[in-house]
Amino acid sequence: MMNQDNPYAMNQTCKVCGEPAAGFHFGAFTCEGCKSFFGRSYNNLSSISDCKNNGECIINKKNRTACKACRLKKCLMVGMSKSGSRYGRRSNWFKIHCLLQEQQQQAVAAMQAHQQAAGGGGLGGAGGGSGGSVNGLKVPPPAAAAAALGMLGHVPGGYAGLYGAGPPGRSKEELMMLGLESAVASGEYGGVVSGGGSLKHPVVVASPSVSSPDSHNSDSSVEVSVSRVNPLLHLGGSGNGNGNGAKTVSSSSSSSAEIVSTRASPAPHLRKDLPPFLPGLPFPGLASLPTMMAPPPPFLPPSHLLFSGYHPALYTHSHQGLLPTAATPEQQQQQQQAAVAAAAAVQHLFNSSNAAQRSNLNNNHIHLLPNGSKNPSDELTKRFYLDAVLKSQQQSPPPSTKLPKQDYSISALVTPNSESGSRERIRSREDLEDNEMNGLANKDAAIEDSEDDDEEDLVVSMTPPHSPHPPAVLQQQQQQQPHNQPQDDDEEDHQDNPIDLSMKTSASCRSSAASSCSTNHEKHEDDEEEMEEEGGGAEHKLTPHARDDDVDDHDDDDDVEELQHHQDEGEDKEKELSVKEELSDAKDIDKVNIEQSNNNNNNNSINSNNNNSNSNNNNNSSNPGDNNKEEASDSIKRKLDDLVDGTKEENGKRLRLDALDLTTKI
Amino acid sequence: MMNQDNPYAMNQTCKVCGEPAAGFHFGAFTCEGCKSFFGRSYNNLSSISDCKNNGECIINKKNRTACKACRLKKCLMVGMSKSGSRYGRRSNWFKIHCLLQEQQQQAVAAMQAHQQAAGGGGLGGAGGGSGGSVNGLKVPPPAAAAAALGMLGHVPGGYAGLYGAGPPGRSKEELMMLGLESAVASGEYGGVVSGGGSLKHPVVVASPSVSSPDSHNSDSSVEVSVSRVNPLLHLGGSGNGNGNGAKTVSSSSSSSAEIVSTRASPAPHLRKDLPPFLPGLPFPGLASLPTMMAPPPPFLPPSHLLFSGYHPALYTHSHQGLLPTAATPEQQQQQQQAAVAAAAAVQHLFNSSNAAQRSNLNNNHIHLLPNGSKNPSDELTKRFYLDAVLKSQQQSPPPSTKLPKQDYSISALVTPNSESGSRERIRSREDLEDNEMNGLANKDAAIEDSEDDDEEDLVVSMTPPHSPHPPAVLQQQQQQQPHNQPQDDDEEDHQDNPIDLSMKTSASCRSSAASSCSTNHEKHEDDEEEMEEEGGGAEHKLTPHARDDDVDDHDDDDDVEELQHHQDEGEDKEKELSVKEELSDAKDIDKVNIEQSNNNNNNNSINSNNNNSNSNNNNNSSNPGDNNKEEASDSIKRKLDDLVDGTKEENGKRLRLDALDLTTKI
DNA sequence: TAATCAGGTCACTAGGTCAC
DNA sequence: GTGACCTAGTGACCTGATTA
Ligand SMILES: [Zn+2]
Ligand SMILES: [Zn+2]
Ligand SMILES: [Zn+2]
Ligand SMILES: [Zn+2]
Repeated sequence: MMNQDNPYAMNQTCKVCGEPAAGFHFGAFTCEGCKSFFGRSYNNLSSISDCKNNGECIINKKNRTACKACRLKKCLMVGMSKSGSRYGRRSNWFKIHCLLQEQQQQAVAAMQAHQQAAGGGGLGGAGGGSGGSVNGLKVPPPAAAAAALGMLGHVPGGYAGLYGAGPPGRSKEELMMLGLESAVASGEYGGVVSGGGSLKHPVVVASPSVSSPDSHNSDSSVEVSVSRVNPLLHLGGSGNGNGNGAKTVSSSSSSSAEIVSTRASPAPHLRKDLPPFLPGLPFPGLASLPTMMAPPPPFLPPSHLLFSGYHPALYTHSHQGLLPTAATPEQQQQQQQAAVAAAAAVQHLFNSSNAAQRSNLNNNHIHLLPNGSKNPSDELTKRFYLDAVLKSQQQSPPPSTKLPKQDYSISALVTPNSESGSRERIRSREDLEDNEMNGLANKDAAIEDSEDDDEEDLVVSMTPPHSPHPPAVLQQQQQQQPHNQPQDDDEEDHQDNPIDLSMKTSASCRSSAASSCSTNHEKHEDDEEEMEEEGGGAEHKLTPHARDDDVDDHDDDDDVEELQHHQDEGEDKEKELSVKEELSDAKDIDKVNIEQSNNNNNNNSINSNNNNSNSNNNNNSSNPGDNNKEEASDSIKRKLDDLVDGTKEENGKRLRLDALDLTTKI
Repeated sequence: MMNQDNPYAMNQTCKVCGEPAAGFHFGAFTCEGCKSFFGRSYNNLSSISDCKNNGECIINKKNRTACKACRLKKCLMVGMSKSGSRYGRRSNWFKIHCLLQEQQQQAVAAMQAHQQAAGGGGLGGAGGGSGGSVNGLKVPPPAAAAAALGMLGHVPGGYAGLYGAGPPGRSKEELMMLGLESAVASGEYGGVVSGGGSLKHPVVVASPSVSSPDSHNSDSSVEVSVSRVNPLLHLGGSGNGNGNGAKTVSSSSSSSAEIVSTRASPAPHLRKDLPPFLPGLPFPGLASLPTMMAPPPPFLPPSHLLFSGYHPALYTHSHQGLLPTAATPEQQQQQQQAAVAAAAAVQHLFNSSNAAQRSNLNNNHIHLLPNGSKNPSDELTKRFYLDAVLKSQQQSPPPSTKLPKQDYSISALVTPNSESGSRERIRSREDLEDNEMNGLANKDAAIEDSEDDDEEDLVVSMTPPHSPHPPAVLQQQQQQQPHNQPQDDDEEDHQDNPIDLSMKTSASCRSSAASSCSTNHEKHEDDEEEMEEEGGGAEHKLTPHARDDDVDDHDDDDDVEELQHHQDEGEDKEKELSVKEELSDAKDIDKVNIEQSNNNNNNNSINSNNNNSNSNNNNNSSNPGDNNKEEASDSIKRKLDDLVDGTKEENGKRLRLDALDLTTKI
């Protein structure tokens, strides 16, 4: 369904609500509705009323319109950010990542079951394991690949968080805006969530898995988007209230409030688990990662495994905050702080937006990258990876080595963030990267460094797109897909063979390979999603994987990637490139922020207006709330329903029909 | 009558009372009164007094206010639930489906006469026959088309059931609330309830027919809502009492009581027939198709044929259930064929357009096709279907072949979904599909799995939007519609023609073509409904089917839908393309419709303005678009940002955006 | 050129209002 | 209490841009 439908979705499901994704929007795979919602809401926080359930609403298709606060939160958690967007085709890598992720997710899901408890740590292992089993790829088991991607390190939750959450580096800002942070934190989610598991599916967050591809970045980079939300999350806490209030003001306030509350809930998820810092971090997973990561070695390795790279946020955050520090606990704190800062920044944005400033900031950030010789390198790198992957797959041996790299120190990358603190950062991973790279160095460097290294390796692995064999998924696709050419395996092949990586492809992929693939995936996803919602998130480590980062990495997640990269870095270039992209993004971000600011204004106006008029209207937004009231009971009812649905839900779909479109119209 | 009135109703009648539906509310097509009633009652169960007639009151326009308990029960039976609501536009597919359904219904009606006894099986054949007569389409008789669509399998009732009943996955909750659960369970329905059948109309649920469009889902998928209530029902049982009681408490209780009784009725629908799977499947036809389809080539073809696609549910369901089972015989085949033809036709309409059009049309859309190799294939496929349809219609021969392709294999498509049971899946077909495929695995996997697979196949069929010639209806529309460009007739033309799918469109469609159609339909519907109420329902198994099964299953719904979708989806893409093209056209159409809309808009605006003025908004943006309004500011902001960024530029993207925006807005 | 997405447009519905 | 009417919001679809 979903996927297929949407060509561009690559079989992904909406990380937010679980519907079939229409594409990668604002840093995450989402459906049209969530895309629009996010776009609309980003600017009008004021329109969002507080959650009646303490921000604990689980978002799924059916109830996604029931609680805007939680929906938005979820959006942020999964890494959506204005900055995260990108245009144009996606690189094969990216696609591959997506595939892998899915696989991973699946695997993860499986794992989660096992792991759940485990939370972050185990992941890597599990991931691998699962991966293997799942895909059963030749080469390295797909799983492995997946694992490589992000999975490893990531915990499911983390995963989610990362990707989901972090994907794109959404901006903390955003999070902050929302107040999500907490949420984010929760996002962390998974961690917590899953851990907390209050929710249904630990997995839940699963979605994250989906998210994985962060790709925000352009293909090239896989960006990890480390930045991700996390930071925000942190921020969120503090930030929220403020931020929101600021701009939107009243409504905002409320919004803020809501958000906050929302967060809370989220937080709860996560939070619970998380302690302070981490705590801050939304994602437990992340947190965990970090935390886990914290330890020097552990850290990185995992990371890269994680692919974490992927998670810029984490990284970022970590970096910023943590890194500098030592990482560890403190780190975390730091991170948190950083995050906070970021959040604050974000909020600003929101609020304020300093926009200009920010913009500038960003710009700056970006600039950095540019240069980058890297770019080239990045690309090369990518190819290496890809090739490696291909080879590996074919050959099987993982390419870990390939990456030569460098390192670019993630730290650098990371560091930058802080800057961002700003929200901007987010914008892009790129920025981050740049920043990080540049800046960064600072903080995290240390920490990360070590990690990075690992990561790099990991990355390499990850990268792997190669996986010698395409990951199961890929393979499947390939197999199934007619399109594919014969693969050469090698690098080139990749391309060639190309499986159809086309995102959309539903056709191809779906149709052909995809289908199968998708199928599998989807299944997972769904499950996951559900899971996610519930909480599962954490585990999704996979996501992390993939996210591949590597692939994508570059870009995106750059951060993450970077981190990973660092090494890669050498890759940096590439990264840079990606970064650049990111930067671009960043701009966006800025803009975004700005927008927000603006929006807020607007919104306000609007709302106001509306309100005025309708008074009723006001309600509108609020309405929902109102409804809620009644609904309270209703809510209860809903909940029930949901539960029911839960199962049901699916129902979902129901009808959807829509889709089609026939367009009809004409 | 009914339908026409309400633009958004798409000729549907209120499933609860038989009046012309005002739109799809809370999971079913209902009139304003029933919508409001349900909304009010949902929260205040206490306000509902017990039925004096043991819950056996038959609800119709005249007496609908006489017994709240029975009215509410009926609402639940027809699948209304808070969770069942959907927002936004209906996908073209959906619209198409509606059209087809109508035709089918008509056909069905005819057939029923014949078949009645037959129940599910015969349909196909009959359908065709009737169809022909009804529309008298060139190509395949409309009826055929209808048949093709869902008819085949579907029985009228079934039809309803599918949609109606299952529609959206209402929520179990609701059911539960009502006490329906049982019903739900029955939902499962059919099975039980009917068995229990204490209730009134077995048929009752008839409404289902209406429901059909489930659309809940987003457009994309048609989701069939499989999930539907049923699941709930299950739950319900236990749940109900509790649940209901819980909230509403006293009243609830009573309500429950009533409800319960009610349930009985519903269940009957589906369930009965459906056994789990197939049985479940409402539509025999579909089932058949799928089944038939199943075979490789067939597969696709059918799908498109299906187009019936429309019913994803069917497909899905069938597949799952039925297909596996066996098709019957010929009928199925026939049906399929017919369906196919119909579908084709329809698609035609829509699509029709093939190529050229598409290309053009869509350009955008088209893109896909364009090249695509892969995609292309998909697209192609879709187009093929479409074209086929068109041709078929025109030519009559179904295009089965067309699809070359691929196949995308439905399976592929389909497969995926399962996922999760998730409700989500639905999202769309795709989602569903994916999910199913994947997900499924999980839950249902077992059960569903089989189904899923089937579904996929089915899906394919579904897709079909292609139907060569647009179904009668479509054609009509086209004809009537001025907008259309000259068609080329064939495919291309079709697109152009875009039929207006707009629900409301009453305007276009209705007014023109629609009317006729609608009229007919309505007629049918009315009849049917009545029938249903009385009891006829049982047979309607169809309903059950669909919904059923899949639906129910949790996800099912989704699944179902998905299933259908799947295919569709797959197709969708193409379809989309075509559609898009069409859409474009459609747009026009829409626009036309729009007028209507405008009205609305105007109103709104006005209102708004009045209110506050939103007007303000307008200002903002300048935006033309309403949306814009707010955004306007945003855009501005963005622009600013950009400026700021200056650097940003890089971002390009954004910039662009901005630029764009600016431009645009500006 | 193809793929892919931000954004905009507008069909369409939940919910609120208020005359009956 | 009912249901026609209105509006905010949702999301399907399209447009145009960006990137590979
Ligand atoms: Zn969504
Ligand atoms: Zn909430
Ligand atoms: Zn009614
Ligand atoms: Zn009664």
